Amino acid sequence: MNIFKEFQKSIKDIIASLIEAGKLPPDLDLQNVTAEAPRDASHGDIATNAAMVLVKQAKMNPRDIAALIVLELEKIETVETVEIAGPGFINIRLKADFIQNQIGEILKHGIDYGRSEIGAMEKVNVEYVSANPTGPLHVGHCRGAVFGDALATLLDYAGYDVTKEYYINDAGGQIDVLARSAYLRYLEALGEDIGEIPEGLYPGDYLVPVGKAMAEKYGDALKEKDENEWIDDVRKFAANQMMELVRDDLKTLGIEQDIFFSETSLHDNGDIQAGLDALMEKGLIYTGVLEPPKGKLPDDWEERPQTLFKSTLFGDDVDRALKKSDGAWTYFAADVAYHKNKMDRGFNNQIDVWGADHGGYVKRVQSVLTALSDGKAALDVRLCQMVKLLRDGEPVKMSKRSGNFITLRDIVDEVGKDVVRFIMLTRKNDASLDFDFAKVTEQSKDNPVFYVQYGHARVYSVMDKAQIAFPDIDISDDGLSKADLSLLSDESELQLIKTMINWPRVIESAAIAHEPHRISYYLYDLASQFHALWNKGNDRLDLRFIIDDNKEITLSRLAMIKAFSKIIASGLGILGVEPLKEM
RNA sequence: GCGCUCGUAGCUCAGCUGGAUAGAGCAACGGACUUCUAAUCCGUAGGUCGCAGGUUCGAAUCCUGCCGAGCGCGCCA
Repeated sequence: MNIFKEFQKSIKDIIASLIEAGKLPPDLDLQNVTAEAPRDASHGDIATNAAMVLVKQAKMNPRDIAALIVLELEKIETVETVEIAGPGFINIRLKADFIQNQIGEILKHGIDYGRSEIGAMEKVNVEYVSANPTGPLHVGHCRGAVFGDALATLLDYAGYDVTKEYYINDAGGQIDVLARSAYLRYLEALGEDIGEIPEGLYPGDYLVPVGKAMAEKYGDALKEKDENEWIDDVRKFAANQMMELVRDDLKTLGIEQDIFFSETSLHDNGDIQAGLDALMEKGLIYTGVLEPPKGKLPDDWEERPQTLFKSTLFGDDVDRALKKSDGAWTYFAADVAYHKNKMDRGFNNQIDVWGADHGGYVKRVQSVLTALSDGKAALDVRLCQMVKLLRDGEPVKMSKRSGNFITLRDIVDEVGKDVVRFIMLTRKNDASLDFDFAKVTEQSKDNPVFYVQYGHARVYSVMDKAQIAFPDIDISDDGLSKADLSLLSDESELQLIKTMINWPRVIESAAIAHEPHRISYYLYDLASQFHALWNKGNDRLDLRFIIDDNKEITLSRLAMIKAFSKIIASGLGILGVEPLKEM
């Protein structure tokens, strides 16, 4: 239950009834009326800007409008006090018992407490990773993988019907390179001395087993043949092997996508031509010559007529080519078909997660979707910035030439899935991120992963101790929800509960903004409040969770921290991090 | 030259899509704690939100122009 949303609705209802009663003028636009938790706790629990938003429309003084609304708000059962403050804010303070009783709500719903229905089961497609199947995943893919996966889970939690998808670029020239590289390893597996891997081919060791597998499958059947005789088979074979590798890599991060969509299939079944036709029908295709790019001119520039899409009509800088000058399809043409395909599958809501170096590509793909759907379908592209790998503050050196770059698996093996996932989500996607192997595994307050997980584990350790102090108590969710919650009266306890009540709102805003990092920040904040409360118990014995001679108050506090653990667990669940019961 | 992303405390970053006196964590400074509920705690200081205009009751947030950083810029993928 999102109490802010409920109050927002109540406030709008109140305004509507005031209009009906003739106290406010008709036809007011209530769009911008909000109800949110004020930054400053002294401003109460919920604040609304209603009066200020209406000033201009109603042509009234904000405090007069506020006074009318306050009179009605005061009638609400759960409201303790209402006051007008500052330039016209209305600050609402809730009754303590209402806040305390939310603990019961949380325990009742458990890790589903924050679930929302704002998504209204609308279909959303989240496409992420989509790395070329030419080798194992490396650091660069890692962030997008975690981001996309967490975003998908978040949207699911917020009530969307989510499909997680991977686009396999198995059609381009890089697959030919892969095939040739694999063929070399095949010869090697047959006992030939292949020497140094030539420039321009993939040198990585990961192709050795592919060569062996080919040798097993084909024997020496491909050995004496010309490239054009084996390349189709080898391409397919090697790409499949690489996708297996990719899937395994993703599994180490706990990622399993629903659909793996092959670019080749678009070529094979005519979807690309269909995409072109669809754009043509809208009159958006023409044959023309593009202006040379400003600034540095490519050496081999010459004018060539191409099949172009009028993406400039949708805000792109230049029109984009769908066919190369030799008539072959561009990569973009496949992307037109792919996004059209997603649209045809009912996804008017599409999200692509890309590396920041693809930023220049965003507008043209969005243009396609806007054009084909007449604006009904939208594509949000989330660009993930670089991850800088560090070890004790020093950049980790990577040599790409040897093919021995740092892989996703290397990182997961060293620090573990949970750490990778959490840390990757401690920054906005469009800010670059430092990943320091030394810091992320540190067991201290400075390390957010540890701090949040420790909060969760701490609850379980308290539960164990409580069971020893009071062997007859029922510490199940159900049992604890029967505790006398009115005993949770200390200001810092109420503050913790208020932060917990914010959870549903955090979910919704993070989901709408497509920003899973907000979850990490919230969890850190919540955990630090919990730890602070715990620490208070050092000085003030009466604030400890377990009070040996007071079973009632112990039960109420156990209920509170159990509820806390539920929210941590559900938040970590969205991030894909294990909520540990002991550390 | 153009486009995209960004610019917030000494450092690393949040800032709930326009709200109130801009917040955390490191680092700095000042205290507390010596085994208690292991993996510290409390407090202080630190800011022209890159700069200059504009819109608004109200701007870190929106619009314009500069400055600076990263990425990209006809057929690669």
